[in-house]
Amino acid sequence: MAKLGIKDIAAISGVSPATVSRTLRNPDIVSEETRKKVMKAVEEGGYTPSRFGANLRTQKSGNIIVVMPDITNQVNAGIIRAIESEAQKAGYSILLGDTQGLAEREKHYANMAQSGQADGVLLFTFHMPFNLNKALPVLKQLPPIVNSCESIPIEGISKVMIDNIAGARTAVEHLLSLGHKRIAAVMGPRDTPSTLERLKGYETALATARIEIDEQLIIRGDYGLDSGIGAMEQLLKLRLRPTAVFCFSDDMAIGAMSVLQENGFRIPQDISIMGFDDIRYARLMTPALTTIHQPLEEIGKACIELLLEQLDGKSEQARYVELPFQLMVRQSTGPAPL
Amino acid sequence: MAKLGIKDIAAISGVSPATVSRTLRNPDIVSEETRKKVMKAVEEGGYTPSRFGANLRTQKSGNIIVVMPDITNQVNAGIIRAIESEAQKAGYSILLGDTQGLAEREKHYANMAQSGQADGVLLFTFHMPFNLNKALPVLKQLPPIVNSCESIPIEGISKVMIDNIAGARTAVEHLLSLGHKRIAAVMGPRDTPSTLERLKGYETALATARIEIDEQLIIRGDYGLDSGIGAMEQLLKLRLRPTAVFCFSDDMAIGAMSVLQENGFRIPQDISIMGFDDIRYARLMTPALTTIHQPLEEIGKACIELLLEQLDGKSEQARYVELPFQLMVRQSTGPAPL
DNA sequence: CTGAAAGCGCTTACAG
DNA sequence: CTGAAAGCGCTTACAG
Repeated sequence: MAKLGIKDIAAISGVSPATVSRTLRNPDIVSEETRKKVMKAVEEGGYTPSRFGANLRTQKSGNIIVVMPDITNQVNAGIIRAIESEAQKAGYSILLGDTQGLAEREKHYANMAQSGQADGVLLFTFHMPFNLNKALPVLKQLPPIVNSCESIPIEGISKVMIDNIAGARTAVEHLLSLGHKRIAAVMGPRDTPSTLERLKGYETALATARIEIDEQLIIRGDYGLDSGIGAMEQLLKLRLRPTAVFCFSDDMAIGAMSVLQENGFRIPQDISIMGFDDIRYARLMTPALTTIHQPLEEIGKACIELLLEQLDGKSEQARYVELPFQLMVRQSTGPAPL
Repeated sequence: MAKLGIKDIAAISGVSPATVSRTLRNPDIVSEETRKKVMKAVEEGGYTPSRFGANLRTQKSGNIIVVMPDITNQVNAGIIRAIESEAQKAGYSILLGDTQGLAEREKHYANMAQSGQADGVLLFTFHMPFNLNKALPVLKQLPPIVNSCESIPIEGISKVMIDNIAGARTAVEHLLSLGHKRIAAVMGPRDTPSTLERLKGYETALATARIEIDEQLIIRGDYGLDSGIGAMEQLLKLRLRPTAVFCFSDDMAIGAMSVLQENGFRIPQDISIMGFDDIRYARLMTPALTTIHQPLEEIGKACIELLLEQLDGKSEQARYVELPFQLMVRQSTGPAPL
């Protein structure tokens, strides 16, 4: 027996296909008697409406594409989980777009909004994957879209962010308050807005404390564990070592901690370590990692909220949502050694 | 200017819509001259074919739904990343189905294969979300589907697994070889096949070593960090403590380690800790975590491979792929204390 | 409250 | 190598 279509259900229940459709999508406008007849046929026949027909007719896929550089990291995984959960409540499904750092993949995923594969885009990367005509307003040229985590340098796009500058500044001020003067920074990937912002926070905090920037103490990383390892090894080779290291991600901080412990340094007595993100493993490190907490679930929720507004046609203009970070003081930071 | 359709491109380039379609999907069967004309119109018009029309016509969505209990954990995240990457190469997109442990969500996602939202299903949960008629062959009643990680207790479904029994047995044998006799087990979620299999491996190893099972040393967990904490706290209260703890996941092992270190126990001198999974953080713990490595990328690749075979109609019967685990001996396990 | 009809945008078997 | 035509399975404006 072949799969049943709406016509079959219509025939079985003695109504028109239109009425079957109404019963399923808009039961209130159908008489109770009709509804019962139709639902009986639907259930007995095990009928599931095909999305192909509905999608073509309504010009909606019911999908949202999430474009991320790497779903494997705890920050992105936490955000996407919240996104998926919220999207589902609103009847949308999530398409995974892991770019693995490739621009071509970014374009590919963004294109899904052109082909109708997705109704909206959640962009966690900082390149603009759509061609914009500068003469026209940005909003009119884009599909429903929300940008988060890495800020695209374009006005007129809805964004969900935390204040990275203030977050990094808070981190460094915490270290300063403990008496540290030689504070290293382990940065994220070159040119990413989040890294540049956190670097700015670092520099601002030092400048305010009238401490000169020492370029040797600023190491390039990529937010990953291994780059934290490499950065710490590099810092340990310095004749004048830092007394504290501010890593722009928890993963790098965890990598840095492992190097220190392997080499017999005590944290925080010899060197303090500070992270950024507050992934779930941070508080379970020994010593527990001091870090800046990012509200992953709230970020995910806010992304969907802003996107749904656009999908529902309720938003006239771009919205900017800033979510609060939080300093989590734990055991990996302590007073500067004398 | 409204979005262009295939008819517009046909009109602009002076051919029929059929020829435009051929040029885009099957350029070889079109003359070079025609191809050039059409491609010019396509590029200048910025034409992207609508998936709505194509999907309805071909009865394919080009999507695969991945049903997982929690994408936030490192094991699942690693697998899904490989899946997405491989799927993309084959022209498929991934729909995220995070069940958050809810059976209703499982059904919801599985249903996507009925509605055409997805062409195939990758199932990482152990409930059968489709109704089966026992009189008919299993394969005929299911959409293209591959089951992995948690084995559904049904014959006739393609699966990608590791040998959990042997993996756990290997873990416990490693501890036995270090002289441990009081070996605790921290299990995963109740009733999950992976937990039952690993428990069996634990029991088999002990039985072979003629060590009696002590029920007090078997603690229920849920694979998560916090349950590792709770389990370790419980074990520490025992009058006769274990000298080694085999956690059925690295996350639980990490939780257990943090409890031990907080309470002044030395790992492995006082108590050895063993994990399962080999997530990326395992080797960076201090001490580095001894564990059983799961080949996440290979699991993801194998899942897509088996599913593609079904999608391409090349598979006559269910296939079973078993991938090798690997014992990673690191510093969290050592000789049993005297 | 319900039905008949049109149409969403493609692809492909058929014919030439 | 190309075109005309049919049709994939729905939804909805229109009419009654």
